Amino acid sequence: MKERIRIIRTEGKARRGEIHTPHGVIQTPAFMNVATCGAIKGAVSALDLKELKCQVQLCNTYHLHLRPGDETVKKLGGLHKFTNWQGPILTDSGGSQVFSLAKLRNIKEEGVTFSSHIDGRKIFMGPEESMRIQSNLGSTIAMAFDECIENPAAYGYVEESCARTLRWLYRCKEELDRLNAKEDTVNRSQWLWGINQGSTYEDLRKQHMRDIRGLDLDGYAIGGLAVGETAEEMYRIIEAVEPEMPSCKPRYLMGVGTLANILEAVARGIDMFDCVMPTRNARHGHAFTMEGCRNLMNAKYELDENPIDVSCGCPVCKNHTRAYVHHLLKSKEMLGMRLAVMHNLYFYNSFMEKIRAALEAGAFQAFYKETVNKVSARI
RNA sequence: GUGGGUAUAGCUUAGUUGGUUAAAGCGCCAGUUUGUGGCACUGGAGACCGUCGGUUCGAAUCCGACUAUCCACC
Repeated sequence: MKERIRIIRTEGKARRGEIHTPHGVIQTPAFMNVATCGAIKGAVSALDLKELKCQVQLCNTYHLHLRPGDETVKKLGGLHKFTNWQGPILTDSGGSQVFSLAKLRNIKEEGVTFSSHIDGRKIFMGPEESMRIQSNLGSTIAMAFDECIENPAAYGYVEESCARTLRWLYRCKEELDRLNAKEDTVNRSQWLWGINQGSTYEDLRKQHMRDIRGLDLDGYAIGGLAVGETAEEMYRIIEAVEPEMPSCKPRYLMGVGTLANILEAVARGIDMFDCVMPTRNARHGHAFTMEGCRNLMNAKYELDENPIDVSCGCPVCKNHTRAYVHHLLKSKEMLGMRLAVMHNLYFYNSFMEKIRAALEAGAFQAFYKETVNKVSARI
């Protein structure tokens, strides 16, 4: 089995590692910054990402396929050149979007037919299409095309869906191997990560993980969590699946999550995360701090001249007051969103940095205990 | 000065032939956001319906006067 993550140190199940990709090294545990359409929402450009301690960008296959079109991105030299971000990029397979955003979907063995959320036109996407699109985008890591099921789900349906997602995975691997061998492919060393499914059923989760680990992929994700089940159920499923995950591969918990979720998942052996929470919440005025989450729209910040987070070293906290960001958000100035998004991304990325430092020092448990309740509070 | 119109929540307005706690949007106050349809969603507070008098069992609604404001004309 080829090694795709170098583990530097462990504490219990928690891992401090390095993933060496063709586009650079990812220090783990890591948070991936969501740039759905090739840009982080909130007017944040690739030029800002280094300053925000961003390591990996996550772009969406579904959105970029619809607009500007993956063929267009390929003509422009792939996502790295197009967005001018030279670090690692992970593309989501479109599986989740097809199932959550697109209307009138119809799932068959070949793939899924659905209508575009932009203009309603009918689109077909299956494993081969998803791989072709991701290959055109030229991301560092391509995710397998899967079915993401909302919880709770009926056992029989989950069983059937897992079997289909597994058959789709074989087709993904075959198609990506073929594409990586082609001369005119944007990124000929594109990685493929598989996705574990099985809803909240431990036996289906474990069996599915055993099925996909045999393919010796470049990484493994746990999908279909944080989609309706409780946090406790999510932790239980991670605990059940983790022993079946190869230790020499990156482990990615898709779509998660809150700061507490991330701490709990790191403690259970997860290396990578992505979530819309720092960006979406910022657009609605919520800022994360080491004391808890603040709603900057609240009237109490009108005359507050403190930085968003007094202990934060981000460009926003170093230069602007809560009162100013409050005013910009209330006035719906674009800069308000931008500043809030920049702060939240820096906060998430530096939170991960703190987790890594704690792991290196053998002090993760202590960090967890002193942080988990504080950062979850609302203030 | 004459004729006509309009006065309902902070703002813009809806209120059917007079009939229970007067409605909506924006704004305000708060909450929710977990592999992101870019500014969303869910709540809440807030009006003695311009003033005074009359008709009526009952008036935002009908009548009168007054006040404010708009339009036209002199």
